[in-house]
Amino acid sequence: MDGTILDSLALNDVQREAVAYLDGPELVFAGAGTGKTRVLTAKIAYLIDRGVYPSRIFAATFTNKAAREMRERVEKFINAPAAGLWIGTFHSLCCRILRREAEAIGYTQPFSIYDTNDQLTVIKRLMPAFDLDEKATPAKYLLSIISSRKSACVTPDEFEASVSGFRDREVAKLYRAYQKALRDQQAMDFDDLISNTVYMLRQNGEIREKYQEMFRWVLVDEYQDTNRAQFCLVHLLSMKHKQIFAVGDDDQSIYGWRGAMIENILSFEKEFPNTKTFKLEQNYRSTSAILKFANAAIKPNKIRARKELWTNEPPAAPVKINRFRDDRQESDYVAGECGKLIQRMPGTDIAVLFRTNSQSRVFEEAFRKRKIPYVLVGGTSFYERMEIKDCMAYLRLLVNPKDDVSFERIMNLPARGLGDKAREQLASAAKQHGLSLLEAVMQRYAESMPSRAVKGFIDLRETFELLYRSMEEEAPPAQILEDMLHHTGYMDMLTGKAAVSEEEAARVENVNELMNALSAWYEDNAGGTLSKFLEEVTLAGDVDGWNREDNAVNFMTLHCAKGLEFRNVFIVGVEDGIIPSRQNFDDEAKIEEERRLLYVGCTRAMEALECCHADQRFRFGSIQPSDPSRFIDDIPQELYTFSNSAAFFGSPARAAAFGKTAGAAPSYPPPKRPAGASAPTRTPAPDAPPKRHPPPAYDEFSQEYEPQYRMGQTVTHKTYGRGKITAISGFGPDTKITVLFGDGQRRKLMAKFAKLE
DNA sequence: CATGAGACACTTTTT
DNA sequence: GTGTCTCATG
Repeated sequence: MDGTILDSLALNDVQREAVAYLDGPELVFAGAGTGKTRVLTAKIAYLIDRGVYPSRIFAATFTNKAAREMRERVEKFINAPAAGLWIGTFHSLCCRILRREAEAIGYTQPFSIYDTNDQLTVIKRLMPAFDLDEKATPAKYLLSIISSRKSACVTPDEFEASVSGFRDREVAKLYRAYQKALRDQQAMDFDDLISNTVYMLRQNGEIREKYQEMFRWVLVDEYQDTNRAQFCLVHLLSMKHKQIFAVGDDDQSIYGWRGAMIENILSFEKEFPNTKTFKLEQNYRSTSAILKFANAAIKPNKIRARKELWTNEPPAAPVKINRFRDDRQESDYVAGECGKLIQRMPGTDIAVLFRTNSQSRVFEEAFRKRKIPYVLVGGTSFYERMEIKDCMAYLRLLVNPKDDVSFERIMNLPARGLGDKAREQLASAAKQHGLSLLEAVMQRYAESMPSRAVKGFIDLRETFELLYRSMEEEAPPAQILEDMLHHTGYMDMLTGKAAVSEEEAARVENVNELMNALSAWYEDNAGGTLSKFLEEVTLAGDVDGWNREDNAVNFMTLHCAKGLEFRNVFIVGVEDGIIPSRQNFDDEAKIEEERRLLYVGCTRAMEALECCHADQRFRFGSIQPSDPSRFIDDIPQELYTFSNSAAFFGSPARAAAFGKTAGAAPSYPPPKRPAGASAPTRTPAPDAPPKRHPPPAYDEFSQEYEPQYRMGQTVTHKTYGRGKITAISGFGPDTKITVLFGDGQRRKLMAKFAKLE
């Protein structure tokens, strides 16, 4: 009986042992590609099969995507819906607990969740009162201190007690004021979701008892990325049954900058007595050439548990390191290679990984030029667009009238004649009566003021009265949003302009899309509330909306790529100052994290891996010289082949500088280091497929939508006249071009509508 | 008070 | 090159 489900899970020996172990705390070191997710999901399935109620299992991940995938896989294993299973991100699970117990910690039911922007708004408002000047101490910097304290579960009092300098004490006071402001506004930021749960469990014995009893099993994914607060949480929750199961890989800890403590995984055995530890070291993902390269890349790190991945796979193609003259040539090369690759495999199997989002730009241009489809994962997401945030602010305010941040955002949107002065007057009236800004408006405290703004405040109040009525009648959320857009005149504001620019057209489209998303969500989530929708949207990461598109190459940051795999991977910009980032030069621990980041990138590759670097690149608005990453120095040369394109396509002057002519590239590593004789290989790829016709679907596409624009081109628009193209973004039907017209106006246009000549 | 132009600073990664 | 903030103008 016992063995049946274990047999059906297709596990190797170590995996199987790890899944079947049930006698207390358990830590599984699971290297990249060793079946970490499989073990975690198998464990859950096994527990359920053994009779543990799904509702008594608490399984925390770091992304919604991982949680969703895991749930699906569990359900497949047990062949039934895992109803009641507590699986989700730390943030969403804590949110769920806090929503249930809100009163216990003095929050009324629907609290708002503040994202980073909201946090900054709050801090900027508070700063003047503490004599903090944005120029001397940027709000961003203050927020980072506060956030790091919060993610370590250090209260304002504890923080103040621990610092000595005058400025630090001011920061501590600001931290306290910030927490009070959030509370007044019935809001929590991301850090609060975790830390407030911890504080609540610590302080309230009854609630603690309840959840400790309830969660017989606590499982944690990516344990190496947990911060102090998350550690405290799972420690508390598992204290009663002592059945905690953590999987992770210290070599993939890449979130130290937001509080993750690699020590958590390295000291797990100390924190949880009688821990049984397993190590998964057989890699099923990559060829042995890739794995050896990755192992060598991570080896110099000192802070790590000892392990070495191995594989039964043959070496296959060697890893390549490519040197280029500049970022243009780098992107051109990658685009060309991807062009060849997508003729024999779907674009989804290919990824271009970079350290910073800003690196994507050149690649977008290169791919567009060659008409190779791509998807950019991450970047500015739909919900970060201005018009969407405006709509969301209205909705948030309807759910939580104390949400002053949202109020300030929409107070004068569309223009109601309410400016800074009106806001200040309102704020003091609200303060006097102990009300939030919206509450003060609704109770007409703003209407007796001797001010021109009164009209605006009346308008605002009437708008919200109407919306509240819709709420009471339990109109579907999409309807409420539509009412809002109509009553406030927000939609008119978007469409009403005399000359509707294409940018504004896109905004209208986005707002409509939000409405669709809202009603679709409402259909999928019977009985869902507006507040729940807002929560899901706020807690969704940018990978979450990503669907692999059949024929598009994936662009993403190295951070985004964690947990994913691709047959072909290009890591670009492997240069000092990028990987490792210049900002981390001074700190060895941070350098190690950068090295892990490179390691994460390398271990995404299944069949082929290429790392690229360029001698110079366009950064910071100018061309800057760049050296290959120091991490490359650590990798023995026999583990890769080197190709130097800088010398082949470089200027004659540059070629002369290396004392070489085309065909005989300089030795590698390049001049700054002692020459190690290597035999550079050109990138010919004898195994490359014969060139076939270009991807057909895309050609049609481009003919229809993309009449070949290039930077600097002079174009003529029906109404705006002649102008020069200054920027191109997007792709295919989404192509947008920015044109500087004769009247000095810069306009962003959708290429498919613009009809330019 | 709204609007626009221009200065300004900032680019590391994100739940 | 880009988004944000400030200041002058209507």
